Parts: sequence; structure tokens; C-alpha cells
Amino acid sequence: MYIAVVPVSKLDSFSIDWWDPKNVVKRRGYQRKPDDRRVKSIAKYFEKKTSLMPVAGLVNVRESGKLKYNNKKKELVIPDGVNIWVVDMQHRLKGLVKAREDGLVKDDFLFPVVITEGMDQVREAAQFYIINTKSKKMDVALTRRLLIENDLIKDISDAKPWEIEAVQITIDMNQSSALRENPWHDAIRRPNEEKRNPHVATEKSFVSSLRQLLIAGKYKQPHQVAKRLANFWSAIRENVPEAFDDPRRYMIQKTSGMFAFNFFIAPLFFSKYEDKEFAKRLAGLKRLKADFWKRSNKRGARRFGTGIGGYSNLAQFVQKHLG
DNA sequence: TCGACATAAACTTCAGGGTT
DNA sequence: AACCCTGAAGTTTATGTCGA
Repeated sequence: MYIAVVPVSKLDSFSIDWWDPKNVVKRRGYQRKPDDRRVKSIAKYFEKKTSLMPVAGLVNVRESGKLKYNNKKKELVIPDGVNIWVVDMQHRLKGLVKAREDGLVKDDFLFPVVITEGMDQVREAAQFYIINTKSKKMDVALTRRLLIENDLIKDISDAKPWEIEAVQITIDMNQSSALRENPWHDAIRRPNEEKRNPHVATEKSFVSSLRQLLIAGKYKQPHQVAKRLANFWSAIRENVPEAFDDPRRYMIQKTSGMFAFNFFIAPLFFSKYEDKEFAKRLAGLKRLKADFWKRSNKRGARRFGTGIGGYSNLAQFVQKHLG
């Protein structure tokens, strides 16, 4: 097994063992046809001059004994006519080749590869299978947060604009000393943070519960929104204080309540009412009583189930009671 | 192509029973 | 009683599907 860097200009000649459904007679490949959109987006990634592609691809030379290492030149020589099969990196490879065609990277741009020798097609396919089933998406919430805090968010290609604000609002709710009286203060577990007793929600879910509120792009100042949201939740607590005393036993600070209020009710309240009206407008919660929110009460908030549909129904039910 | 919703998978909490 | 184990039930997150 070798590890090497290959200049883009040489990548063209690598072979990919495609699956061709029309040609069942010929020996069948195991790779899907590349997804053009992915190829394009990888090529586009190189529009930024600082872009790197540091994760090695995997290729295999099926014949044994063809590879020669030239110690003097420090080069691995693969003779003409020997196929280099791409096992895992076809999209990155195609993307990089396209980037070169588009003039985004120079010919000597280096791409790291791991080269194995002597695996036959089936073992190669098995390797492909392992790579693509065993790997799991990692949770990148921590990284995202670090970048947002340092204003590097523009570097993240897939971050939605509202998420940036949502994270800032969540941080305020959780940590700002000015908002320390709101029910979520110190109750949100930050990414990678050790779980502590006061934690009743994660940053991840709190952030996504703010989507509806922020998606229209109406509210531009995260600190302002955080302040209103803190007032909103304090007003909720004024009306059903028991449900907040022991948050683990009630649904109001669990995903159900969090989504019902943040996702569905807050957007309405924010556009219709002033902060100081919140408590009055939420007075209907008194009628529902804390018991409605008890986890152990199957007839209460629980009956609406989970998932965004359930939370929506719960929110509608609550709103009816608000009158 | 996107959001809404459903479902699956992953993870957490709880309850009951046995053991020390 | 305190502890531990285990399976079940409940909660949250990830993924898939469908229709607008």
C-alpha cells in the first residue's frame, strides 16, 4: 500500500468501474454514475483560492507487481497500460478535473491518494461498500458554532442565514446575564458540553425550533429577538410556574413545548403584540393548568405526539385556549 | 425543488425485580 | 434500603417520501 500525491493533470487517466444497466452481458461494475450536481459543486468549491482537499482518495491497481518505486526520484512509477481504479473519490476526482478545466486550479495542484495493489474487482467493491456504509455523518454543530462566533460563517457553504441568527439568539438565551431570568438560562447544553443537571435541551434542537421565527428574515437583530424571546418565555412561566419548577417532569420545556411555542406561537406573538402584553395574552394557559403539561398525563400535551405535525397540533390547541 | 409530514434509528429514562 | 441490571417505553434526531 502506498500513499502519494498526484497532480491534477494526471487524474484524467484513472478508471472508474461503472455499473452499466444496459450492458448486463459485459462484466458489471459497482460504481454509480457520478452525480453532476455534486461534481459541479466540488468544482465550484475551488473558486475560492484557499480551498484545500486534504482527505485522500482510494485507488487500486488490480495487477500485482506492476508498481515500481524509484528511490532516487522518490516517485512511484505506474507503467502505461496499467489501469488505476478509483475506489473511493470519484466525485472529488471529477470535481477537481472540472475545476482544472475551468482554470480554477493549476496543473500541478496535488491530490492525495492511497494506492493499494492486487485487489481484484470484487474485493475492491467490498472495500467501496465498507467505506460507504461504515462511515457515519459526524455532528458538526460544535464546528459550526465556533465559526459563527468568529464571524467565519461565510466559509460554510451550507449554513442557512437564519441559522446564524438562531445560534446567536440561543447563546443569548442560555448565557447572557441580562436575560438570566428567562426559563432557558443555563438550561441549554452547548455542543460537546458535558451534560449537567440543569440542561433540558440541546443547542441543536433549540436552534431548529427558531426556524419559523427567523426564516422570513424580518428580524435583523439577534440580541433584540433574544430579549423578546426571553420576555415571551418569562410570560409563559408566569402563567404556569409549576410546569417550570421541575422541567423534566413537564413537556413545556421539552421538544414538544419548545417547538409549539418557539416555532408556531412566537412568530404570531412577535408580530401581533408588544412584549408587555405577552403575559396577559397568555393568560389562557392558567385554564389549561400545569397538569396539561405533565409528562405522565397521557391526555395532556403528550397526546399530540412528536414530529413537527404533532407540535403544530399542540400549538393550535394551545392557541384555542388563549382565545 | 422544497417543506410538511411520516417513519426509522438512536438515545434516554423508567420500572420492576433480583442481589447485596 | 441501596444498588445494579435489563427490557420496555418514551423522547429526540436523522432520513425518506410525497405532493404542491
